[in-house]
This record gives sequence, C-alpha cells and structure tokens, in this order.
Amino acid sequence: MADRKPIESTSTAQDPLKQKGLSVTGSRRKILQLFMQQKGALSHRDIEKKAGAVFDRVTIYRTLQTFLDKGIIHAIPSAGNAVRYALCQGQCGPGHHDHQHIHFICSRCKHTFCLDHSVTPDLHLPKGYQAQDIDVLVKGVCQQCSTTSK
Amino acid sequence: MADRKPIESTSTAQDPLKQKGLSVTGSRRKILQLFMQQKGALSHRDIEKKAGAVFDRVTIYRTLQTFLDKGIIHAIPSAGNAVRYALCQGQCGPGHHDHQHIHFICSRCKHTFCLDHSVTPDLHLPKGYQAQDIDVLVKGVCQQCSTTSK
DNA sequence: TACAAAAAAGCAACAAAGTTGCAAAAATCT
DNA sequence: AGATTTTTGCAACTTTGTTGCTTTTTTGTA
Ligand SMILES: [Mn+2]
Ligand SMILES: [Mn+2]
Ligand SMILES: [Zn+2]
Ligand SMILES: [Zn+2]
Repeated sequence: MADRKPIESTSTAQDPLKQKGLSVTGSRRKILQLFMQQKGALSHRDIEKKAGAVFDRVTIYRTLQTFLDKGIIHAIPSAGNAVRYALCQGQCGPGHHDHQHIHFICSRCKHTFCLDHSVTPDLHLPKGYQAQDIDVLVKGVCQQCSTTSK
Repeated sequence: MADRKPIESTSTAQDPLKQKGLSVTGSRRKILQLFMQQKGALSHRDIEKKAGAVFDRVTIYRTLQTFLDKGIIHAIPSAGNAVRYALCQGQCGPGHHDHQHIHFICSRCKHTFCLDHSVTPDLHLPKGYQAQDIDVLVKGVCQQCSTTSK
C-alpha cells in the first residue's frame, strides 16, 4: 500500500471527462483544466506553453480533436493561422455543436473571448443559400483593455 | 524589333495594378486574373495549383500580402487551417479595408463565397467591448449546390 | 532606346504547424 | 489482478509560412 494514485480522481463517476464517455488521463485532465482556468480561448500553441513540456505535441492535437468531437470545446475561426478553442457552454455533445454566441478578438491584448450572453443575429441571405451554422467574429478592444490604461 | 513583350500590357495607365500603385509583373497579373475569373475565394494552395508551377511559393505569399496591403483582396477567416482570399469590392485601399458583407462556406462543394449584397447586421455587445471590424461566416449549402442535384 | 535605380522574383535554408503508423504505457473492464 | 482496450510518446514525414540574399525584371529618366 501507500502510493499508487492512478491519476488523482476526486470521487469517481462525476468526473466531467467520464461524463462525456472519455477515459481519464493526465493530458486530458490538464488540458481541460487549462480551459477552465482561462477566461479567453486557447490555441494549440498556448496549450503547449502553458502545459510545459510535459505532453507530446501530438497528444495535444489528439486531445483537442477528441474534445471537439465530444462537444467539450469548440473551434473559433481566425484569419491568420491560429485557430483557437474554448469550452462549450452546455448544449453541445458528441457530434453536435450548437453555439449562439459572438467571438471577440481583442486587437490590443490579442486574446479571444466568447461573449456568452450575446446572440448571433438573424441574417438575411440571398435566395438559395441555406444556413446551417453561423460564426460572428468581432475584432476590437475588449473590456479589460478599454478600461485599463489609455 | 519583333519580340520583347515585357509583360503584355493592354494599354498602359488603366491597368488595375498600376492604379493601385503597384508595378506590373507576371505573377501579379496572373494571380489577379485568377481572382477575377473566380466566383469563390482562393487559398494559397488553390492559387499554387491553378497557376501551375510557374511561380515560386514565396512569390505567391508575397503577392497575396501585397494585395492585402493595397486593399485589392481581403482575407476570410476559417476554422481549419486554410485562410482564403477574395477580391475587395471597391471602398478598400492601402491600409484600409471596409467590408460589410457575409461570407458563406458551402459544406457540400467546400467553396467560400462573398455574398456581395448581404449586410453584416448590427450587434449588441456587452458593455466595454468596442467593435472595430465584424466578420460573419455562415456555413451551409450554397445556391449552386442546393439547386443542382438532390 | 538605353541606362541607372528601385522593386520584385527566385532560391535556399529554416521555422512552425499538422499528420500518420507503430510500439510501449496506462486506463478500464471483469 | 489480469486481460482488453485506449491512449501516449516517438519518429518520420507533409504542409504551411518566413527570412536573407542574389539575380532578374520593371520603372522612370535621360
Ligand atoms: Mn465560443
Ligand atoms: Mn468577401
Ligand atoms: Zn484586450
Ligand atoms: Zn456549394
């Protein structure tokens, strides 16, 4: 007896990963935790840095893909080559994402935020175009940056 | 005399490149032409393929950057790693882009379109957030794909 | 038209981002 | 605790994007 401590599970069944039907591993725990500790969205690169050199790059890619598949995180498009990811709010699940909020990209601090209480507006599309999914990206100055300094 | 044919210039001054203050070169001509022949948006990759192996990859990157700077094309964000580009409509210029249209990404044919006569809607943002620029991305089925077949 | 100056293209080398197959390790199930 | 399934790490590779430098092309001017 004495040590063993498989992965440090609080109780057992109410693990958020378990609930989504995922096995609980160190990298998944850590990456999920990073998202939860974070106000803004994270890129693959951000995670690599924040996690330290503990996990392989490939593991991070695969974990992000798994989280996407299970409806735990969603991808936020970007010009430039830096897709970012953020936690889903609740109605998402395996193979099914449903987001109605706006994404805000601060041109000062460069962070990306989910504006959780915003709603994507109704759009008028030309005849023949059928919308399935809408992403609204707003670039500007975030709350933090517009109050802090200048 | 006989041949020389510097770059095949129709008349001289009314070249769209000249008008934007750019020198006229083979790659700029060709790439601009590709955009004009095209209904949808083009990625760097698309251009590489359509241009054949005539131009160096680096030249294409630099040409795209130049066109962006001069307000000739605009970048369309994307999840996944494939930023696309499309011609600007007119009010754009050096260091200044102003677009009010919606971008439509067809999940069937995978093409990206500028919906030129659409308008980005007014948004209600939380207090403290100041919008500078808005991108609306709609994923769905395009006109072509929704009439053609099925 | 010819020449000098300025700009762009091509090349090479590199950096960053993303993918795949496979063997070892860890998590789960019984 | 042991067998089974899943995930991880590693290596090798592809794709995408960047930078410095030299050669070539374009442009403006004589
Ligand atoms: Mn979001
Ligand atoms: Mn457009
Ligand atoms: Zn900010
Ligand atoms: Zn289509």
